[in-house]
Amino acid sequence: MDKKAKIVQASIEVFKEKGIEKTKIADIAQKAGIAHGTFYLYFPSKLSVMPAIAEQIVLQFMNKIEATVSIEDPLQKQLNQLVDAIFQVTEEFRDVSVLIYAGLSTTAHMSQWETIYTPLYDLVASLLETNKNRQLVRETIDPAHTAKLVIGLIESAAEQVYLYAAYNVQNEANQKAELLTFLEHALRP
Amino acid sequence: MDKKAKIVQASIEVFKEKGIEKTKIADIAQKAGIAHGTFYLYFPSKLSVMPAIAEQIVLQFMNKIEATVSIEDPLQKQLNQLVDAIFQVTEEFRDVSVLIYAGLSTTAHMSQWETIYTPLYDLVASLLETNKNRQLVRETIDPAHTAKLVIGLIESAAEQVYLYAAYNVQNEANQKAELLTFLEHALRP
Amino acid sequence: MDKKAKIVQASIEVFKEKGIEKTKIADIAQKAGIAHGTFYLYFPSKLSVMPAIAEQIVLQFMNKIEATVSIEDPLQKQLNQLVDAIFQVTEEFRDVSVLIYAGLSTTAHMSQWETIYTPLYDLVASLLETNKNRQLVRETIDPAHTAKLVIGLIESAAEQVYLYAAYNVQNEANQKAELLTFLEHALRP
Amino acid sequence: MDKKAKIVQASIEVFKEKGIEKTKIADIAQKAGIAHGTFYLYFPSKLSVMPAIAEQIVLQFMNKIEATVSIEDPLQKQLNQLVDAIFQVTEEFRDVSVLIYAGLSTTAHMSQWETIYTPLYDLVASLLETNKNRQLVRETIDPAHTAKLVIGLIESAAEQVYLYAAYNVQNEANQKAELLTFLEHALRP
DNA sequence: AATGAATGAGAATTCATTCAT
DNA sequence: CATGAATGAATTCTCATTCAT
Repeated sequence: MDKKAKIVQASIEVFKEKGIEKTKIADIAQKAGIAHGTFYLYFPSKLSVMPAIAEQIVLQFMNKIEATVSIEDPLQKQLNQLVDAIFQVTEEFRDVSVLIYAGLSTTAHMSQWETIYTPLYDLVASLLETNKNRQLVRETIDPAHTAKLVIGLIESAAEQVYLYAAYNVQNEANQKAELLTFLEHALRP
Repeated sequence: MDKKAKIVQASIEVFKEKGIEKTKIADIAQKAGIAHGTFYLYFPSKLSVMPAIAEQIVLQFMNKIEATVSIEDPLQKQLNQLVDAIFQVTEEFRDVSVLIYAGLSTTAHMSQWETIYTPLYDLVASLLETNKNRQLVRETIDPAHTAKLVIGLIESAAEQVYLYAAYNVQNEANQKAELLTFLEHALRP
Repeated sequence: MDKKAKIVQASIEVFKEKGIEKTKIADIAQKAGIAHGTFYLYFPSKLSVMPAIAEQIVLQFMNKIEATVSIEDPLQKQLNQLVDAIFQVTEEFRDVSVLIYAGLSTTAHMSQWETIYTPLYDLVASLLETNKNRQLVRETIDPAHTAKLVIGLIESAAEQVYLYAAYNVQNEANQKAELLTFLEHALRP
Repeated sequence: MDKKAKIVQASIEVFKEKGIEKTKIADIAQKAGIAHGTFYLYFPSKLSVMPAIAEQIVLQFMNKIEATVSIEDPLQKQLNQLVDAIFQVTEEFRDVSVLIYAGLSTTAHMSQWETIYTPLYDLVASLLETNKNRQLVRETIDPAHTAKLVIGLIESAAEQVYLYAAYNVQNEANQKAELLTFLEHALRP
């Protein structure tokens, strides 16, 4: 792992532990096993690491989706797998994912958000497109826009389960079931 | 307006202007027309104002929804008004709303999120319930869970339009239209 | 107990608990059961309470000495009782007595020290005087100066035992025994 | 001189000038010719410099004693020189020495006191031991305990002269004379 | 490229003190 | 006399950033 990757990894860990506000460059450097000054050779500031972290998370989303969602399956199963993928990654990165919003929002990095999410949007849009061609989803959808709605919907549902409320197995199951029905009705022809 | 409310109001304004990171307690105090020290009589830190701000925003959501959404209207119109309400408030608070995530996430305030949103969830759940009784939405929905999904969906769509991408009128219109269709299909019987 | 006495008492307790540096006027006021502002009706500052506290301690010394030292006893017994008296009070006020030095020294109250100790010096000087007249102590002593030496010697010995070292029963006994022999040799004819 | 020593030296000077209470970290840093922040690389707080200062003073005591007290001299002369040494150093550090009590007492540094004084106690104990072997002091003394008594006695006498009362040449001479006679009687065979 | 001691601007926070009630 | 909310001057302390090695 090169130093840049080490820094990104260390940042994720320290942000998880302490939160962004309380994290010092020194903490990141120490966790990464480098000197303070070295940090600046790779990133100009604490928050500038955020986009790299966000990319990591989006990459995780994509890997998981590509690994589990099969275009050959019936719509319901695909949606099930898509939801599972996003729920799993959100759970894994529960501590950082919200920080990402913070990190990107408190600076001028806001615009990078769209760029970072684009590959994920594209991936889901293409899934929708294919399903649309196979007439598994209604003809009236616009894959690009609907992809964003679908991802936003699933992410927010996952965040409600894993971040904003005390975790509860039953609640997770109910929320997921309701979400799936909701999605199916929204998309099916 | 008592001093606590004044501080909350001033915080919203200053956060909008400068962002959280750049905001000094001194700025808030000045805007609120009080001395630095007085701030600490009401809040222990900058971030501890966040939950109060979040409550304000949720209150705005509720006021707007109650003012515009009429249970007497057909579903499509109700959804249209609900979406408009949430889009409008999100736009108005575009600069603070994401910062709220930051503020609530960096501290131990996470759990307050659910509490703060509860009245809004309840309001929308009750709307769904009534429509369900009138058979305007499908019988299979669970109003409580679906309310969360609906709010999460609309909020995330609004954030995508107003926060994460360069604002674009056409895009806003398309996203809204697609969102409405999506919602109608998801909810209708 | 009037309010002034209450404040002095409260100050002693708070200084014991927190030390001078960390004690706020607010702490003293709270412990005394009065409002912040009321403190200022009786004392102009935190440190100005010090002389009153010092007077308290000196009063304790005098009471104990007067209660236990009998001029009728042989010198050895008198010294024994004098040492015990000073050791006891020093132990009781172990936490404040050093703070007194601090409190009196950090301000312009230094000169009050002599005044506060004068009655104690006088008391011991008069003891020495009487013993000198009875030829129990050597004729060459000057009661006034020797009183100061005696008190300084016993106090410093007591402080070494109770304040500056980990307390140890055996050590206390040895130090006292050595001190008594030392004093006897220094004073006897 | 390394930076730590520079800070200790600067602290002594500034404390002498202004007293502890009125001394700002900034003052010490400036006198030491370093930046504010650098201070914190060496000491966590203003008071934590105290033990290092106390060590300095004890070192001065020892240097002065070793330079002036000759074991070859008769007891009276040795005591004279010992008293002079301690009086001189106490006078020189009159403004800091009492502050040291304050500094060490307000914190958890109390126990360090014994450690810091140990070399001085040992030095005087060894002087007593030698004199005892030469039968210049009475056989019944315990050098270790008596060393503490002797130092405590001389120090307190010096403090009475230089710190707690208005300085007065005649008084100083009388006190010293009385002290010497007192010591001789206490120690001689 | 890497280091980490030194810097010092800048902010948070405290708390003695006031004064209208 | 007593109160305690409000004040804001004053200081501590932090930590991003630099730069000589």
